[in-house]
Amino acid sequence: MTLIFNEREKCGSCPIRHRAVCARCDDDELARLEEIKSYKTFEAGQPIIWRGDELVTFASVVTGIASLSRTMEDGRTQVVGLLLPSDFIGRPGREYVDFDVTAVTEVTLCQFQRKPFEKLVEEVPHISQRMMEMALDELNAAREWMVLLGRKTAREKIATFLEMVVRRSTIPNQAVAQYSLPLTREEIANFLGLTLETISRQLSAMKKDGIIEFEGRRNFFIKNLAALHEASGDDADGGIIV
Amino acid sequence: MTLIFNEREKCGSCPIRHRAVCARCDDDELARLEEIKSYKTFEAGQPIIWRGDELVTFASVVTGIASLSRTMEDGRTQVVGLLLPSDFIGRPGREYVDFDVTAVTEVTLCQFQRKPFEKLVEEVPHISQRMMEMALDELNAAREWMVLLGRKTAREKIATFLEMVVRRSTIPNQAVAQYSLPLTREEIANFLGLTLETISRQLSAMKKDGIIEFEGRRNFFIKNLAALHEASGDDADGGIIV
DNA sequence: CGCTATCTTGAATCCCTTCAAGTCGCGTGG
DNA sequence: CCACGCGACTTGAAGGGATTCAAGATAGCG
Repeated sequence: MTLIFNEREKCGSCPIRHRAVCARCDDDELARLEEIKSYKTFEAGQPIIWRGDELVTFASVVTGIASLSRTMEDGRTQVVGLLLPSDFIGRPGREYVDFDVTAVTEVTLCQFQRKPFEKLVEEVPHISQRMMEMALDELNAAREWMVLLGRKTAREKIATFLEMVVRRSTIPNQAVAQYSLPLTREEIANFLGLTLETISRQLSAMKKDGIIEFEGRRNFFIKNLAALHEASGDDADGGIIV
Repeated sequence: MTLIFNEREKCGSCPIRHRAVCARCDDDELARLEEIKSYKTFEAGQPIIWRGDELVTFASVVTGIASLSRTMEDGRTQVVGLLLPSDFIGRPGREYVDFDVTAVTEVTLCQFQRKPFEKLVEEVPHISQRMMEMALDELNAAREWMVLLGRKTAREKIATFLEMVVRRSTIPNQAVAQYSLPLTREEIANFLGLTLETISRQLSAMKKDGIIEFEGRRNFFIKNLAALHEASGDDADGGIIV
């Protein structure tokens, strides 16, 4: 189910048209973006940009999932964010890339060359406004995640992660909702600041407790949503918004 | 050494004039800010805004240090950021406050009423540009901190924190540089995702290892900067930028 | 159908926390 | 100016949650 994007695909029919950096643009502004954009696809597992690379392109994720991470010299890795469709890659004003970006699934990007894009950011308030809004949303999400990393137990971390998967899932409310883990156990571990064995053990424990049920390694059902939320450590209506 | 700020203190002589949200403003734009600003001082320990509060004012920290934190229902708290002079408080576009803001030392704020400030953000690109820049800087800092919280050991966390204190210290390079911890052991613990006992033990260990030396409870010297950096787990030139 | 990466489970270990008992430094008041 | 008192800090010992190391199971691919 690889989607094909032509170089001059019209923005009007773009799946992320109303959530990406271009969300507030009018037709004229879209036309200017169309002039400088190009699509590029990465296979699952492929690096997209690496820390220290010179920052030559910005991009929006159109389809697929990418991870933003940092690896220490001795190999310890922390995932600091997941990039979903409509999320932005790159930081205007920086010369170099700060974190590694890796394709988790197959990923299609809508890329912009740096210079012309920065020019647009300066000239088109609808773009800079939307970028600021997105940056502030991500800042909030990062801070919520800091609470998880610094203070939550393994079980709370995993429950929070599962809730996030459920909340972000685009699947509409069905009679029996089935969800799919977007990451391997190891990737989840690197996102939650744990080891893959701990992820596996805690998922088994939650299965034994009747909170979730697995069908294969990736697909799962929520058997007890209240218990899942209870286990997340978040209060009634808070939680990760991302 | 309490500084007195008059209600109509001129921005031109403001200590954070060139780093705060107003950094890029010209004289006309400053004049518009001066119309809607007012100073307010909080004593050490006092809450400034609370999670869930209606967001009625934005502010820049002029002097002092404030903390941004979240406390879970059972009392576990995580500090997600320190607010130093020139840092901004509040999030345009939100109705409610997301994190607790507390005065760590005596704090002076330059406050703006919400509506008129949001209007200025829309109309003055110099403000929105600077705000985006600051938001992106903070996002980067938050992500670096996520690596610390998720993957570093207690010793690495504390070494990184001490390096941050040194880096942010406004003290010019002196023959023998003395620094001061801006936080209590408990506050440091809540910032690093540890307990206050662990902070105390690790500081003692680093003292025994000849890396640092204390004079009283807050003041310290770096005896071996290379060893401190070595202990931080960061590679040569990376680290927290904040 | 078989192979391999991914995952599960077990056992031992360890780092950090928890609980507890002091000690120290600093500001206040005598 | 010094003594006092309390909050902040230090240190110790025990406990526990997560990691590490290791062996096997399973799913999903070719």
